[in-house]
Amino acid sequence: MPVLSDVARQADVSLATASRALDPDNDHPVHESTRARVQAAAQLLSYRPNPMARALRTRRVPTIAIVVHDVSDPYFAEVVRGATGAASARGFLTVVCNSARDPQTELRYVEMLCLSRASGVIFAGGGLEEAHYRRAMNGYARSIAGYGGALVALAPRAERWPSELPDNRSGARLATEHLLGLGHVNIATIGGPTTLRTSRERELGYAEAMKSAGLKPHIVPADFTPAGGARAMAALVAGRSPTAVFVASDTMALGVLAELRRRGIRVPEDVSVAGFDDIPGLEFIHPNLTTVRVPMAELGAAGVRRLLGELDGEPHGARVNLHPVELVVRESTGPLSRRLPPSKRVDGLPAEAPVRRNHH
Amino acid sequence: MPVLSDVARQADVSLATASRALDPDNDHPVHESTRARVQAAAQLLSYRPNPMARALRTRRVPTIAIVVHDVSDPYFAEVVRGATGAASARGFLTVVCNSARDPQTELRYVEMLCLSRASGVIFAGGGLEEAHYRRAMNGYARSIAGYGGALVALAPRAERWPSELPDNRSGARLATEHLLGLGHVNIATIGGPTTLRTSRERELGYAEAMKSAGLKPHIVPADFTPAGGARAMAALVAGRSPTAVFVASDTMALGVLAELRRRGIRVPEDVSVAGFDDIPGLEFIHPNLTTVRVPMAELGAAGVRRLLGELDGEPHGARVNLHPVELVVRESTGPLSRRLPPSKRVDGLPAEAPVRRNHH
DNA sequence: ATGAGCGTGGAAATCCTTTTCCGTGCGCGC
DNA sequence: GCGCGCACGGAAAAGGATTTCCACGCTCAT
Repeated sequence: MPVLSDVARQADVSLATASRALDPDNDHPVHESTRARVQAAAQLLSYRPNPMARALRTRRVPTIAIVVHDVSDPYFAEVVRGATGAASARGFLTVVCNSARDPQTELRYVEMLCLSRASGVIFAGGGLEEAHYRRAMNGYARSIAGYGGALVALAPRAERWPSELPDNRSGARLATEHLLGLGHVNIATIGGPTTLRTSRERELGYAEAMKSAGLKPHIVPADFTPAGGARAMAALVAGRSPTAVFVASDTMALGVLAELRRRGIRVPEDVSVAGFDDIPGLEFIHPNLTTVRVPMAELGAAGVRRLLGELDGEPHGARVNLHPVELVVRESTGPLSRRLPPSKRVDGLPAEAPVRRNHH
Repeated sequence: MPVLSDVARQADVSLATASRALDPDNDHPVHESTRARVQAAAQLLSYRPNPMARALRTRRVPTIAIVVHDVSDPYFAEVVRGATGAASARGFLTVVCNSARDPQTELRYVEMLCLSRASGVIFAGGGLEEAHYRRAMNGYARSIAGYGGALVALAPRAERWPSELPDNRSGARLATEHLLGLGHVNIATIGGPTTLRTSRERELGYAEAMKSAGLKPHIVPADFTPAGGARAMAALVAGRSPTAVFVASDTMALGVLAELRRRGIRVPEDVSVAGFDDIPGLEFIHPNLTTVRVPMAELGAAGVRRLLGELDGEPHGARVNLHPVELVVRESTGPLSRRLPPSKRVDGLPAEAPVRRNHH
């Protein structure tokens, strides 16, 4: 593989000149004819600069990292897809770090990233709430800023970092209002882990909508997994069974739907279910889930654009960009129907004609 | 941040000695007391070697790449999860490259990896069949081997690389035999893209089982996406509708199930469906899919272990390790039942009692 | 007693690019 | 005509670890 000195020799210039001629945003003047000669030489030898040598000098490697809670979660998978696409289009490689929601693991990753001088780190998931974690993370953040790297958050965090966030609160309000509009009054929400700000924002949107309608919110926390969603739904059914549920993530909604089917409770005839995120593949499950579309891939792409912007001198600091979300109504939500409570319902009995009590 | 020379000064030795004392597999002798002194100094200063400087010298960076067709596909997401876990446990970062099944994109990624001297590349998906792609890829492979990197394949390819593969053929045979055992004779398969060797292996297993039972195979190709599966199923129903379908991937099976439901064809009463892979979340869809479990995460982990093995002197060359797969029977397959053909069936009519014609 | 051999550790080269610092030659103003 | 500044290009340092070569001192064999 040719190195810069080969190019310099071929073009009959010094290393310095060769380097300058090849670097478009070097401000040192180089005569046009010389530049052309060098470029021709580079072309001829099909020279490609060695990223490691360059990294050693510029103090950072052209890779950006994205840390997620779980790559297997379709939400994060989509974000990663968006981010890798945008990064590779700009000549950056993307390393993905799977924290498995464990503070230790996440910290270990960030340390490795710090050490290897990644250009930036994108946090796709929310921050964990733990004193040690918070302190250590702040240290790494300073250290990354120290060598000219940048950080971006794609989910709300305590740390004031540049952020590209989905409009969780509006989305939750939208979904809840949709349920209210269908005549439901007994609406519960299955939220995410209480330690995550994302959960809190979505709960807040739900609570706002309920309050506006003069209704009492009913929040049951879960953990953003299908199994967690199923458990929460089971608890809900065991108690004062709601006629509609706003589930704070589609991943959980999958479990909710499965649990309801297991119990012979029909969706949407007996209970309406609305999700959040619009993960891919929803059109292939039954019933097609009504949900709030979050532009996941776009969020990932926006994250790398923002990161690259911060990197070369457009530092907008802690500014947060809110990405709009959108309600997409499918089959899992329907008008409130007067019916027997599920526990007393005779299996297979068709639901009575729905009664419309539109609140809008 | 402390550098090696700080440690050397602290321990009062030269750089060379410091480096040697800190590197456990350096064969140059260092007196035990000196080594202890250096290690103490490193500890004291909490010294961490700079990966970039090290990479410049050793000609490769401690990151391994994994190229997948689509991170959002649960199959690949799982493989990535397994690989990142194993890699980070050994101090390696993992970059993921999303080829989107495009030869150009994949080639561009591999070139970047080559240039940045990644320690190794794991190909999670099969190779594309295209003259230019094949030729270019071979060039990169040689170049990677040239600087001491390694390659590993996690899906069958034309290139003879070290491989960790799922036992596709046995799996397909298992699934088909399960269907035969339930009394089905009119069994079709929905395969993957014909250009992928994975598809061909799974088709082969299916065809073998059919042949052993004296039956004629019926193969319809699709593209490993839910939409593709749905289209293929639609075509199947339009033709000589089978009573059982072996779908060569769970991702496609999702689409198949959706299409059958759309048409009011019940699973498994009217048609049995078996998938392949056992992607996570199957227990939350209805009906729970009978499938062949591929140890996806383990495959990813085995890939990095193999890669690391090849890297430091356990080169087993092109040896292929086959990972066993396992049939997991759930709800989507059932015994053949005499029934009206779906098109003439009256909706809601319960199926007749199943007739057992076990072939085993 | 001397040279071979071994255990130990240091100096310096190497990996390759970027960037600082300096020098040359030319044009222009006074 | 002299000096000043500017445009251009080169030499060399820097970045931080690894590794090659060499040297030193000691033991053991001849």
